[in-house]
Amino acid sequence: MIRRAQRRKMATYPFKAIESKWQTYWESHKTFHIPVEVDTSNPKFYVLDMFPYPSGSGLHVGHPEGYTASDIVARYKRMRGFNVLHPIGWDAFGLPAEQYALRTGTHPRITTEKNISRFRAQLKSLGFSYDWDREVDTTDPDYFRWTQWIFLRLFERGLAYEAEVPVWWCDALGTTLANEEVIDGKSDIGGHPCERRKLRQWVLRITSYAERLLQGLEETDWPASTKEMQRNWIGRSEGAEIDFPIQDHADQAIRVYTTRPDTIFGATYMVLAPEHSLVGVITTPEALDGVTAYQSQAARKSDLERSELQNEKTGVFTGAYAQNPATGSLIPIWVADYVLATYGTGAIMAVPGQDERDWEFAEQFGLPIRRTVQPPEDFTGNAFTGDGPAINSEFLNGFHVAEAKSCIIDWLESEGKGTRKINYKLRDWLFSRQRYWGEPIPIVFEDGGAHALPDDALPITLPELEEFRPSGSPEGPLALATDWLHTINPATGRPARRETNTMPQWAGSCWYFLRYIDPHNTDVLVDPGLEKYWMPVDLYIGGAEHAVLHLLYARFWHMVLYDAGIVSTSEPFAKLVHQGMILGELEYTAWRNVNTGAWVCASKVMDGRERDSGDEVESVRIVEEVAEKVSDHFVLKEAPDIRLDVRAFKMSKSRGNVVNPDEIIEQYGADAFRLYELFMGPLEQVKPWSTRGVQGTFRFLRRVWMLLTERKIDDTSPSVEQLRVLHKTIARVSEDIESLRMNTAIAALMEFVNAAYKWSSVPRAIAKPFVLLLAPFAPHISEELWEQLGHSQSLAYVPWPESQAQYLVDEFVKVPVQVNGKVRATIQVAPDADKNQVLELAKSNKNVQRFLNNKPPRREIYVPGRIVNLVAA
RNA sequence: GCCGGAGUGGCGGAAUGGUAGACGCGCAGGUCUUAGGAACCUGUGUUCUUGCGAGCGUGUGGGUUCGAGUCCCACCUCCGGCACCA
Repeated sequence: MIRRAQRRKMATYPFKAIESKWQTYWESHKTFHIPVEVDTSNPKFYVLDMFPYPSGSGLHVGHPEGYTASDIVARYKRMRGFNVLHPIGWDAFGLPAEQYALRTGTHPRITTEKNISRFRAQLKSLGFSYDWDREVDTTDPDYFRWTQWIFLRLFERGLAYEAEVPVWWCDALGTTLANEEVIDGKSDIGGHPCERRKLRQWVLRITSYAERLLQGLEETDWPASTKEMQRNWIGRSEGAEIDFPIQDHADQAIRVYTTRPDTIFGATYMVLAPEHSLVGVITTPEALDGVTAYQSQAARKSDLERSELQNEKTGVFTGAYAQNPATGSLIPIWVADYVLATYGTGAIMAVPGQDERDWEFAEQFGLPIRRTVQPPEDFTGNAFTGDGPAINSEFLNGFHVAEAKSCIIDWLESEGKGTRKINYKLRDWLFSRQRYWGEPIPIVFEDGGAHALPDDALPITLPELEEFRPSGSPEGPLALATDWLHTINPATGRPARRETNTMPQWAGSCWYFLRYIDPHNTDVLVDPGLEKYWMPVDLYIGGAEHAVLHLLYARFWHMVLYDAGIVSTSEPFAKLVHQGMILGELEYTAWRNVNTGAWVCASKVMDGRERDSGDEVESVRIVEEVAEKVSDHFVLKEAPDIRLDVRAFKMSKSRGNVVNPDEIIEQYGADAFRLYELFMGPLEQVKPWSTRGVQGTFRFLRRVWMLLTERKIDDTSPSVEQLRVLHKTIARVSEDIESLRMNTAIAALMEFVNAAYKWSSVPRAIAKPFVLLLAPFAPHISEELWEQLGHSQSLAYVPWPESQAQYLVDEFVKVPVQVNGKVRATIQVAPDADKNQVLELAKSNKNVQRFLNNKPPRREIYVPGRIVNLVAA
């Protein structure tokens, strides 16, 4: 059955033959290759996709959404005369290939190559106009040579250092993981349990770029939400560091960081993080047992476990006291894990009156509370964190928060008790991984010291291994490659031991966009002249899941390269757009009581149970036809009091709602698929997939095909009306592509075809520009039609049609006539008609007169060509 | 809790403060056909009306305006991110 339908599709619109023909043509003619030595007097456009990790499961329909959008822009800009750089490559290091190697003994390189071939074939089957001669692969030694080279630049600038860092260690994976790779105490990949261990690690000093990473956002055209996420991640705050002298320890003070120095008169106790170095110094003998027990208990908890139990704050008194530098009074020093060792100084002055966490702690342990900001009269809460006049604060009394802050900081500074201080939440970047399938870090150890290898020793390639099992020690699998491990330090000529850590997957993606510019250069990372021409990336399209990490790390490396004089811009990505996630098809779900078999209203289902009876319920996927909408929700037609859940879910293997692009292309062709991916809705929006929707764009292409092949193309000169339709379409499509509104651009193309179907024939002078407009969206069918219209060359570089203003205005327009804001008639006038004539015509309409009660209106409004509004007397 | 974004037909969505629902899916009727799950044409927010036309309608309640999906205020719901960062 399906085959018969397919044959019919093929017969009327032979997309398979067309698509393979043109893919072959582009490949053999290198249509989209742009030479390294390019004519730099032309304007350039660099349109970049976030390169994929070539996973074993191939592309899903979410990938091609962003890729299609960028491809449309690339093809459009080429036709606009730009030199277009539109490359692709592979972010191919990573854990899955290594884990596969563990299970099967297959070398990660084999797996990676296989996956890349699959991805490459899939991307080619979609007809993307990448310059395949610029493909990069992060696992290629010719590529990671330069990743290592950048690491050496970081090292020599003091931005890469070793530290003993408490890190997440995952026994199952045999490696450490970054904070962001551990979710709820389990590894992001695989879901294995993880624990904290202190290990020697390479760390990148991203924090010294915190301020610039923050400031640089101002000059980028990025989604506001992404900038905001980066700002929050960097987490700049302004405040003060203040020293609190410790009783009986005259030589020691507790330094705290606070953003509210104005509340210091309300600091009634202090808290040290359990890991704080002074805990052991100040704790009194009587308190020692309790404090030690508390410390070891806290060490076993993860950050999450600490914060999960927010409501039950824990802590223990050290027996020691500090002196409040403002009031001079003695206040107790506690240890509590609600204070983080890793932020600020690891110690706080606790001001329960103005801080909810401190209030909670103070209440729990009976510590004094002293308000220093007057809350408003109607304030009913506990701690008051808003603005108000200072109270109980001696010389600060009466000042509002901002004033009080600067006043107290001036005082602290003049007394030598504190200083103004800016703090960031951003931490340095843990850069070590105890894995095999990553870039080796180009460092050797001799006499316990780390030494950079010289540039000419690069690339440091991975040794061949038979075993990929983690060594079980924090050293990782490379420690097992003894021949590789023991080497000579070229600087001294003496035996040395290689670094066995490798780089995290983020490393290769921090700079790949630079290598595309000059991919085969063996002398430098990128030729400076070419870099200056092509950078920055004009349009970067990729998922919002990279809003913080990849985009922050890449910006950091780029700023370092900028400081080192290697690149010419400090920000790499001028404009950034995130494609929205594509969900599975809309699902209609009914709920049924497992025990009784009766339907259960969705509003009564709680956590898999019926709310009233507590019985277990099961979900039943039902077809759309048996559902019905009643006011704002869906119910079963046969039982209107049974509400349904209707929504689309994220595609996942376990849910079984994954759509495979290969199957869609097989059935409808790449052009129809590309068109549907963007016709669904705005690029940046989350939207559900609908295979039936693909039929719509397929039908459209078939109509195009029949319009321009079966119907007669003739050489008559086009009518003014036909020219109007064409030029309006040109204007709409051009504007929509410029602003990435691909869905409405496609709608405009559809409207053109609908209009053209009403014509008896299509003049060649109309057909040609239309095919060019269609080309960025549906390149295969467009090339074929272009050839049939009598051209022997690809249309890829044919100039984009220009819209002519004279055809953008109609001779007559229909203008609605409102009375009191409601449409009562429509009149037909010339767009530039005289205002009074239009108003007279409007008022002469019978229906209008009826609603004006046959009296002259009190007010008359005419927006030329748009609307008449008459206000009745 | 905090910070973003979004709520429009049966569904995806469109709309410089100016006729709400373009375009597509679905549905209904028709044409052609041995056939239709193909193609083409017509219709399709909802209620009343034979028709002309009229009432209602963009999450809820207010407001600004000749005119509000669009601007302002308050609230509700959903999605995404962050979450003891002092």
